[in-house]
Amino acid sequence: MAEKDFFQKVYEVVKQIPYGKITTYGAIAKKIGAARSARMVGYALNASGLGLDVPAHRVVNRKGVLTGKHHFQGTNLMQQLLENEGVKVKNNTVQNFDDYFWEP
DNA sequence: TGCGTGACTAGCC
DNA sequence: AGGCTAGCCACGC
Repeated sequence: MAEKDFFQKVYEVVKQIPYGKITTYGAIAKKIGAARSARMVGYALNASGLGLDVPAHRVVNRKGVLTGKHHFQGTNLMQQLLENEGVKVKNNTVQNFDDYFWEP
């Protein structure tokens, strides 16, 4: 249908995140028209890891903390991916978060 | 059909 | 300043 599902909207936005950049759940939620539903954004990403090309590792919470890293394969895969893109991550938290922050 | 849960955020005590 | 509760919406059982 013309209107995409909530999850699909999240995927579309996340897929638009450029290399070496990250964003927050709230920013995505607001972009898709659900600023109060940041939770759903994370929930959608959880389902996106099934096989979609959604770089969920580029999505962090408002503090820049890798809240969802626990849901990734292994234990530090999310951090490894971010560091691989040039993003400094320490203690599950993105350093210079404001500098890497990308808004849709 | 209804309750509980969850990768969040913001406000109140 | 720090910790906790409340609000939000969709999915699972």
